[in-house]
Amino acid sequence: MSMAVATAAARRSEPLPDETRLMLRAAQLYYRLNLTQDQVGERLGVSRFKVGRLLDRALREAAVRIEVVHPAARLVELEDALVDRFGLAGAVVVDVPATGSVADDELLARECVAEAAAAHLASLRPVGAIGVSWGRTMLELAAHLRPGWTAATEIVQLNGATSRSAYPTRAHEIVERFGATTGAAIRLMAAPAIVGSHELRDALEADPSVGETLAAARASATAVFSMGVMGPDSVHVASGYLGDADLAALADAGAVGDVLGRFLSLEGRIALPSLDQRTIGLPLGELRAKALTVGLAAGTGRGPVALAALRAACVTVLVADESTAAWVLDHA
Amino acid sequence: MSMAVATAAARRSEPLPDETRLMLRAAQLYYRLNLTQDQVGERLGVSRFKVGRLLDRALREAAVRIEVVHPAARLVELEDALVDRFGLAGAVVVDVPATGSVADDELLARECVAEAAAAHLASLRPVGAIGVSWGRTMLELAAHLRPGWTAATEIVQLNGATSRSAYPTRAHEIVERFGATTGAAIRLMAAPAIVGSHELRDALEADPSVGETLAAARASATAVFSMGVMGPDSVHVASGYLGDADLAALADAGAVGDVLGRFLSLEGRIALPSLDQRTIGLPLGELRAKALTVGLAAGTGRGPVALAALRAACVTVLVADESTAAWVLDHA
DNA sequence: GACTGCCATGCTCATATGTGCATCAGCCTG
DNA sequence: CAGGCTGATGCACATATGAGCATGGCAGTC
Repeated sequence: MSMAVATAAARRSEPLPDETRLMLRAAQLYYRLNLTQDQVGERLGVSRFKVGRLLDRALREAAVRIEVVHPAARLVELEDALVDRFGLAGAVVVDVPATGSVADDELLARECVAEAAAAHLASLRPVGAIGVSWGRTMLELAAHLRPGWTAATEIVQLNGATSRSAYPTRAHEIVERFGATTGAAIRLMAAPAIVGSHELRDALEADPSVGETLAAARASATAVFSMGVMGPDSVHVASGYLGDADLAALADAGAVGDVLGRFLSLEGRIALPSLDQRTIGLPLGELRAKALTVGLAAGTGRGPVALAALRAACVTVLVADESTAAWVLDHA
Repeated sequence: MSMAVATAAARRSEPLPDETRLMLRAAQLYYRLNLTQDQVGERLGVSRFKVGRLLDRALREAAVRIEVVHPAARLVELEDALVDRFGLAGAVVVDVPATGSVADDELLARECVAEAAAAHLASLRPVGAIGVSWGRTMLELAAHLRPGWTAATEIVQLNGATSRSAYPTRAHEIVERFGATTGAAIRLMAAPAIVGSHELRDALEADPSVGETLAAARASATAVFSMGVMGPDSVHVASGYLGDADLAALADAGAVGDVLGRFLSLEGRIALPSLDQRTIGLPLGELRAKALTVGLAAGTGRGPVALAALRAACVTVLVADESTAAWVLDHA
């Protein structure tokens, strides 16, 4: 019953605004009783347009969840093979139906993996402090967390993320939702992911504004993160952390992708130490030391990073789609 | 990981028909990638009408679940009070937002309670044999069960239900969904809920067709059931088990509602022993003996039955809406 | 082989919903 | 206080969806 206590406590502290109450009532009336937006508007005394917008917001804020229950979702053979091969504490491999379009496959894989990860995390019930990273897959995961899925004390952002480009990292949204669903306090890392020099990195990490979060990140027993690919559609490129020169250097060094902004070679080693020293956040070695580390790999081309992360021994539970899992097992 | 094994095993035995695969792909494309039904049809090579029907089926079969996450859903104070007052193992009290219409309130209460019950059951993870009853609330509960929510060996119907009227009890649907989501075998009770005579009841219960299920019902450590009100909209009246004479006699005897077809007085005693002896299924005493009994009470007017059931000591975990819980605590 | 009832399909048309745009209130700024 | 900015509202219209009905294949029956 601790779950109920936690969510209730979290709630009591801020007694939810009228607008949100309205949104939830609208959602109930529309989705549960399937009234039309018109009818809902009549009941609540607002225009149908407003109802539409309320429902929109409910969907975006994940107050309404639409979920496809896929009876054949998990591929136990691959899960077992991964656990055996890499000595994992667990693995979740989901079957992602093909959509016919590459971009959509990517999206769908992210959704399916995120959903499975949310469910698996809930079954693991990590307590205490939980460290999280950011990125598209993490955002999706956050959206799939259910209120009260576990009772944590603190959610800590594991690596820097303040974007320098128009493309936002939305790291705070992710951390906030983890916090809101668990009743935990949150701790953001107010720093870029990658800076220009080793010295600046050290100075920032030494400053309390970043350093305290970093210390909390070190202290957390659990970490949840996604794996990024390298290349023009990488989140780090889109967010402006990596320029062409960095990308070229990484490619030369054999980097295949990143974990918490740390770019790895296929063998699971830091690909470019000079870049690593300009990266703000929990270092790979600290990640390896944690009791529970859940890594998500979703979408085409994630095979190599997943393998690298496994070889780097910084993942104890892998959540991946079928093609990624298959690639890893084929190339291990 | 036993959950994955169970669902996978359940799947492997019947490799899901093409039509169902199609339905799931359509649901993915429509709900997850929000394509229009037209676009989905184009991708899958079927007409938009067919897509509409596939989605319809997906919704009805609960392959797509639309859920309103209500951040203020649980009322912990009431839960604690119920646990203390009646010595329960647990209680779940959900806040049901008012809709403005009495009939809709009823519907919504059923939905909210069923959803909360499904979530709570999953967190309890009952194993072995699970006995279940039937009724509108149970049907709703069954629809909210997620594949792999627990790993049971057997799902047993606890009381008779073959309908004699046009209004179907849908007991088999309920039991089947419990079975399908847990990978368990199912055992139906092929008998009416209430028959005309004590002797016929005994004869039916002695017959292997009913007796074996009844023995399994006795043997199960867990029971899940809903509480019914007495009156013209009772499921037993709608299904044709109770006529006007029976209703009048029950009213005279002070019956307030039923648990597994056993009508109780407000004090928690069998209201009308002569009727009880014509009722097929697990008797109240056997229910009391179980380790875990989860009782659902949803909707207006359920207060009295809920109190009766609590006094009868046949509930260890109560799941109810706020008004029911409040009524019970006011009148205890 | 003709008949018949059944079910899946696709159609038309009414309805429900989303989008872009004009409007307007509130609020900061000079 | 004028001006202008921002965010919320409602509208007209284009589009998407659902309901009822006609069609046509198909299996079972005589």
